[in-house]
Amino acid sequence: MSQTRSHTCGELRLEHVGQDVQLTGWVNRRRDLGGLTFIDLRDRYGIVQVVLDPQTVPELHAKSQEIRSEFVLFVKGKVSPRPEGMINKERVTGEIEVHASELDILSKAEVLPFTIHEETDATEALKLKYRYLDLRRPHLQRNLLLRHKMYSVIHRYLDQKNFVEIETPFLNKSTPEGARDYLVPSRVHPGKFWALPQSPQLFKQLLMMSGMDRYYQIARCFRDEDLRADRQPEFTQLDMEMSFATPESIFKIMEALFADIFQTVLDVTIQTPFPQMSYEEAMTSHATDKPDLRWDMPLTQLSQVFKNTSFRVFSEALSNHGEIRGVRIPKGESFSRKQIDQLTLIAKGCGAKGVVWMKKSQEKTSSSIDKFLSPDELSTLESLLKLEEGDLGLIVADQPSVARASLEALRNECIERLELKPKRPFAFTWVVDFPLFVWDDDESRFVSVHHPFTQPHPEDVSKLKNGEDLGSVRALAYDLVLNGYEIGGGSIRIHQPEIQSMIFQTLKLTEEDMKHKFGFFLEALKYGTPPHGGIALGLDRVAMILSGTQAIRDVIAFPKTQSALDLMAESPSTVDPRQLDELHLALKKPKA
RNA sequence: GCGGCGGUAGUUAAGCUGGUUAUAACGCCGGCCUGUCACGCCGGAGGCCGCGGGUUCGAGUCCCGUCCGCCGCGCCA
Repeated sequence: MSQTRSHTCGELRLEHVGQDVQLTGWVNRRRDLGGLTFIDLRDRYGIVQVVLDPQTVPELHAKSQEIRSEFVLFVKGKVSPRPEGMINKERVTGEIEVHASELDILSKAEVLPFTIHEETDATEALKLKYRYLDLRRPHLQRNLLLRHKMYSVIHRYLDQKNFVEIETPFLNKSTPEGARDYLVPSRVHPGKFWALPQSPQLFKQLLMMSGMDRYYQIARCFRDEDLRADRQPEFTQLDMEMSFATPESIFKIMEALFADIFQTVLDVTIQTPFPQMSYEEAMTSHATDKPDLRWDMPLTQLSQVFKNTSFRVFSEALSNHGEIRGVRIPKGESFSRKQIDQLTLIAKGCGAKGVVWMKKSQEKTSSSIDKFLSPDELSTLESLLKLEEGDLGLIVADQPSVARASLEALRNECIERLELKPKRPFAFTWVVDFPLFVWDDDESRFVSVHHPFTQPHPEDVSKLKNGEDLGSVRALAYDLVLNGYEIGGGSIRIHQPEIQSMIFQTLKLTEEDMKHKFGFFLEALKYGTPPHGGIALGLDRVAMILSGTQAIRDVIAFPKTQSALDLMAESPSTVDPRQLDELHLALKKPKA
């Protein structure tokens, strides 16, 4: 008789009563009452209670004395209803239990470094060292499952839309533009290196030139930059590209894809189409190109109002290249003087020198700077902040980065204190009309905001031709933002060699230089390139938001730490000198 | 590269301005217990106070360095 399972630990219900079942799983807990022993058997489907009764199965009960947490067991037994009053309503299998008639220990376990059940409070480092144990916890299993569901929707949906899944190489040519590459030395070609892809950008465009028309890939990408809570050095993106695409056609496909994902994975219906916001508006109203629109609490730009103000704090901030911004706190009027002082401390923690407040109550609007501002200034302020009765306005004047960080901290604190419910749990927005170039002081030239293959906005091509006001040239580029996270970005690409040359000239990149870096690609452009465009979605971040977690680690099976280490495998590691030799590499002597 | 916070039994934490034998909870081990489900009760074991230096009669505690974790800045076309 083979010890295979007939059921999983999560599926037994009252309807199975009377059946003989075979179960396998881990010991979640053993409760030994002396004369009677209970074992909670766990697998990824759930937990079921197994009963060992010395009256009926004395030898099994004796054997069970040896059982400890996380042993792997095989149990054969009969499903029985639980006695009156013994039903566990917390558990879906709580109305039944399995009375064991056979029991085998398939595998023993040493005492674990931390417990699997409940929300274990082991430190991050310990959990990462024993990631395989952490992954036994239902919480992480749920996240991985949810991620899997998202993938299956993507494959199904894009297949229906005629997209073709095509793999592109991991070993690529290094392009020093943009993020740092992970390099792989070539053994057969001394002194030469491969680079792991930062994204399959050029390949997907080449596939359009090949006539594949609609491409997608769930692609692993690598960037050798420092990590954040939402950033890993290797990450997964849904990479896609379409021939004859317009931004609108891409938006439509993405919106329907997200509607499908949220419906299937979370059973949540999201509103489409997504709202759009220009880059300029995002920066003015929200001080960021990835605004969190779950609350209607923008970080409004107020500098204009105070151009000629006599209030020294504001005028000095402005003359020091600072800015004045404010945020509306709904229902914030109830804050006491003391509470506002506490908020001020938070802003000071972010580097702000102070916080100006403004309250709108039934009778009047008052502020901490009534006597310094003209009635005109005060009423403009009130209307720009869109203060409603009962609201509080908080204003910070400082360097842009300080003003933004302070107000963001204030807003988050107030959301928490006032328990402000989000207007919408999932706030998508397209950010459009990004600038094509940004001035780089270090290199004293314009550099691409997105990448040098981005199509300029048709209305701005003349500026490009005349080389005037290049900072204001817009790109046909867009980001998809969800709840303050940039979850995707893309563009319409250049398909005309003349425009491509013009861009290179503007970027002060010589044809020769470009030939060396992207020669094959520029050549390909010449042989009949369809207009095309695409987008890449950061699937780890999407999975993170779907899971309701703030850490990207929680949706990746084997993540790296913030210093890009794998604590479990202890990598990266040193290698055998012979390996280095084969690769024609020598290590630098460490500095003394 | 930089800033903030943290590192003390297996685990999570407490340990105030330096001073007897470094606490607690959970876990672990042993005993008792037939309806538990975070079982209960009794008893016990368990410490390189991250690592290396220094100050001091004396350091978990103060100083310097270093490693690791988390959060952020720079960086991430």
